[in-house]
Amino acid sequence: MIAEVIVDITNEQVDKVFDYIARPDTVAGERVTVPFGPRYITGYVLRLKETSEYPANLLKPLGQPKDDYPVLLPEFLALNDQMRAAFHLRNVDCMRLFIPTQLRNDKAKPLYINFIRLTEKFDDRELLENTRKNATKQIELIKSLRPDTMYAQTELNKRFGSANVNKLLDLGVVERVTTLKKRAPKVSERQDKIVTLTADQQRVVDSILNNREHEHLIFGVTGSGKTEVYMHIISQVLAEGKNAILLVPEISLTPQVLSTFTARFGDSVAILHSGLSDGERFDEWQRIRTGQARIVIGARSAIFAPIENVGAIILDEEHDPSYKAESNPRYTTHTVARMRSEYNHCPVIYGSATPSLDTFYRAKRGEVMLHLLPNRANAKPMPVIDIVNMCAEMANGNTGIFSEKLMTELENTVSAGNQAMLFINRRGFSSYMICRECGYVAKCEDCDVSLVYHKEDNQLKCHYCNRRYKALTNCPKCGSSYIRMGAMGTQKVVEELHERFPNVTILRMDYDTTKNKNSLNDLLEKFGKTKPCILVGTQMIAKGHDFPSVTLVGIMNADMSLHFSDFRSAERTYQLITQVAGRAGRADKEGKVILQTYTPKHYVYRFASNYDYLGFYEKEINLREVTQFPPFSRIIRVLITAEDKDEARSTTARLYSHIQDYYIEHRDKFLFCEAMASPVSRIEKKYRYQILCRFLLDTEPEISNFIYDTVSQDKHPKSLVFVEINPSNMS
DNA sequence: AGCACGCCGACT
DNA sequence: GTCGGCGTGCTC
Repeated sequence: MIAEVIVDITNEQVDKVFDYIARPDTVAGERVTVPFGPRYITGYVLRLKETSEYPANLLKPLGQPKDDYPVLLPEFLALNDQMRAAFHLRNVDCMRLFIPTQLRNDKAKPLYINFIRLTEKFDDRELLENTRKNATKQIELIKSLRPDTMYAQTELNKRFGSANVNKLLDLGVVERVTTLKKRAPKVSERQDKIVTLTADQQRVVDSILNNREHEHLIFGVTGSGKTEVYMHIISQVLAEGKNAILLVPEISLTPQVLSTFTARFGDSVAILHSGLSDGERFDEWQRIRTGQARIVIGARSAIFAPIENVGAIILDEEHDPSYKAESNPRYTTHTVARMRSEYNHCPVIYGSATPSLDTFYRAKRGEVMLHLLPNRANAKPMPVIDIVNMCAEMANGNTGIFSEKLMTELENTVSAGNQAMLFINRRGFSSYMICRECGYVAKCEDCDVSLVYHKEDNQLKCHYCNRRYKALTNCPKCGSSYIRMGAMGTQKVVEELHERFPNVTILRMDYDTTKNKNSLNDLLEKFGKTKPCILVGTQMIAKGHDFPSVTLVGIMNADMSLHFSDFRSAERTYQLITQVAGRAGRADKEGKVILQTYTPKHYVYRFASNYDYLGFYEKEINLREVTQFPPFSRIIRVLITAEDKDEARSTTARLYSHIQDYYIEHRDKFLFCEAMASPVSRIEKKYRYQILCRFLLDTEPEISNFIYDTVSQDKHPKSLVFVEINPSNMS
């Protein structure tokens, strides 16, 4: 027998199948040592076959397997082929997505962990005899321990000091139990609180369970109880002996969300997210692989959970950009989910209050079944969104960053002892030019995207066609000279708030203040306890967190993401507003939203303030169709980076000349094709150039295949070249 | 990715 | 004369 092997080396030249003489016990999916040239390396057995094309006398024998089980499920061997075709990935990159790094690095040793518990004979008398009266920490420690309960020693060491723990061990008050490391015993008791579904929810559950071989979109307003629907579907699937995968955006993996699921499903839940250490991740991976865990909850990469017999795959907050892997290996989670669902004959379920245009468009075309949850479970109305025209504020002499209205509402909120959140849009920090008098924003005449100001050459540029314009000194619409760059940071807002509310706690939450692993949770905890309080933050405050005392949400600069030069900017802005607004007035208190903008008449605000997704969708999809942007076309970006400027330029020129030959021959199929410097021309010492193409879908996949082939055939040793499809981050 | 093979400069 | 620089090319 011959074994087809993928070698664990990241290089274009060895990204192919190598044939080896199989051992009699070789199985597909095993990780194996193979002789490769003059040395031994790791490989993965893709499949077995009878004969090889390769000269028999040159074939080498397969080495020993590295594990006592095949690390790749049969499903993943199939998925490898599909993903390679769909995303042009290399074999190795797929393999590395499928198995935890811990395994790859051969660091997957079983880990032992020490637990501490009270000894059986222990009673209070002994405590008094054996510990000194002033050993307060030790007494405190003993008092905190309940009988017949195990506590992780590292935890106790942290809380009471290892010296005290050791002392009690010596005294025989407590004893140490060493176990093979599994997850720390879960605290949550399983409480099968069966929630009765509303008629709407029940209808959705039934419809999905009756149409298993379909994709489904649950379009439900904020608070309509999508989670409850997910849980019922998962329960049913589990009862049938199948397993389930639930994906959520990284930021939504808060303890709150997790406890909801562990409370319902107990130990059969496994969690995969970036906060886990390699060791923890590996443990969870093993629990899933061995069938101890039957529900996988995790961020994007959890779609690769090693679980068989999948009965449902759910993508919550389907519109979230984090479902698209933007750095190599690049893939779209929706597509992978679809591949896995086809293999398992199970439904894929997308859920969102603001579905992505792509998914809703597919639903409208009947490719995805659409389910509506139009009512909030608690029957409370959504908070009122008040649009404040910042140009009018200007005209009235208020040149600050807070409108009169927002100040008044902030004062009311604070004096009522409630909380406020101020949302600052960080995107679009690469500034656009805006007229503060009339709200005019410079746009490209050819592309319908906002121009971006480039300080270095004092020009406005279109990031889609590279057309250049002179920087504005006066507004072409109203003649005003109040032209400025849009940019506002959390720090500035916090400073001004401190001046105006010297006695109120003001917290700041952005990338800088949440860099550390625990600082995010600390901040949230502090905010939860402090009243009154104002929380100023970026994207992060928009999602997931429930704070019942928040009665006011301010959106400081809604325009920022709107004028970002991205064809999805309106879509993003709509989603963001809806999400942020959902933070106001969760429990028994009425909420209010103040939205500050320089372009109050923009259709995004009109639809968002009425929570009219359907209206927004119709408007936006028409625009995309007329302007021929996705989903009616495809954009491909080839990004070329190199430390040496000439190197980057020459690689770009070489690639572009190949693509241009094709372009000239097939000009009718292209909407656009040009090479240019990247919007951010230098990142981390590397110069960046790009080739942008846009073309209609009926030419697919020829054009994208041609571009992928061109890039992989060209030798560009000192440049890095990436191909991106419909990129959303164009920096 | 590694490692060998291979063809030109300064060293005991 | 040889040690060693890293360009080029191959790995079932």
